[in-house]
Amino acid sequence: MVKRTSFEGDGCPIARSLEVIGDWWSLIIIRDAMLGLRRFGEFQSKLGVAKNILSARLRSMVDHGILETAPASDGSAYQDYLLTPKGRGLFPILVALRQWSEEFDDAPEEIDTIMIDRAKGRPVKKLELHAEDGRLLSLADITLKPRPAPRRRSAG
Amino acid sequence: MVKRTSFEGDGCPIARSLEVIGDWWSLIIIRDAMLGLRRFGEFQSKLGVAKNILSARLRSMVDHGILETAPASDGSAYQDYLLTPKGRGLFPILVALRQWSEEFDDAPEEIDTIMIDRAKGRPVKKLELHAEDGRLLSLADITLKPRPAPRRRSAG
DNA sequence: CAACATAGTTTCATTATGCAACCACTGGAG
DNA sequence: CTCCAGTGGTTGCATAATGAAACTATGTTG
Repeated sequence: MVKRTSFEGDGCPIARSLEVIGDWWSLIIIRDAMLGLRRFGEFQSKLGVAKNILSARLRSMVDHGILETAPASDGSAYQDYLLTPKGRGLFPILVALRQWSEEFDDAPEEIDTIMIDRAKGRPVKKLELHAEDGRLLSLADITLKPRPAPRRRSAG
Repeated sequence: MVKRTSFEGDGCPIARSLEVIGDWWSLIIIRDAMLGLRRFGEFQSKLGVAKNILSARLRSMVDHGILETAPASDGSAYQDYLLTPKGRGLFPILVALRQWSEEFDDAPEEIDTIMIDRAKGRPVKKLELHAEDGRLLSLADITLKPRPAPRRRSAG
């Protein structure tokens, strides 16, 4: 086979996530879904993505439980694409992508929006990774270990 | 043009990040660089990626300041690919991808590693987004606003 | 029902990716 | 220095993913 390498079945959770949302458009679509877009045409006109690509991505994300279809909120017979809890769970990934650009982009003056805390109207802090005891952790502070075998209730 | 849509010049920082590391292999390579891989052949044999693809990705990431080349640490005349601070800044993105899989993966029993706090050997907490005043924030608590014009020192 | 909008699918061209073969350079043995 | 295996690529070709536009089907408006 000469098809694109699949990360499916890989035990690495990063690879497993990228297998689902690691393509060119999915996260962009999710970003706009989080901004409130829900109709096929809204995504299509805002993003300028080809309709066949949009159709394929929406279907894939519905299949993966990231989006779900629902009767259109405007009462028409068309459908909305809404984020599921699994889809909303992508929020930290989008925040991390945003903050990386904010911190390291070569042309930060081209960034046109900032993310603010709705209640106070102030910029948010950087995402933080903490230990169970609350210590702030960075790359050097973590390591990987094999996943412990899950406890079995019965089947002994 | 029929080439792949570029997000270059887009003002959205998420799109800007994806423009750089949103392809099929970059984040996987970065993941392994964070695990300590540094030589072309190490990436090639561990990932099984085609050498032309690996070559193109490494070059792109060096061009973007995510990786840098250095004389090989083993004294040979070959070179190492090392993470720059900008590259290490991708760490939260990888953590977010990992945690999304850990929380929502349809087959979590296939995940083979967990990330632990090196000091205590305990799993880390979920990434958290906080307001300036420390409140924990979720998707519903944030909004976007136009980036304020940067202050000018002179040129008046 | 006519006319138009929405939400796709199909077709075809182009780009990206994958694999294999090839090439250049390194480092060691003789 | 020559021979040769290993490293680090590049090149060429096949296939898969993507993009633009045309086409289809259904919904909506009047």
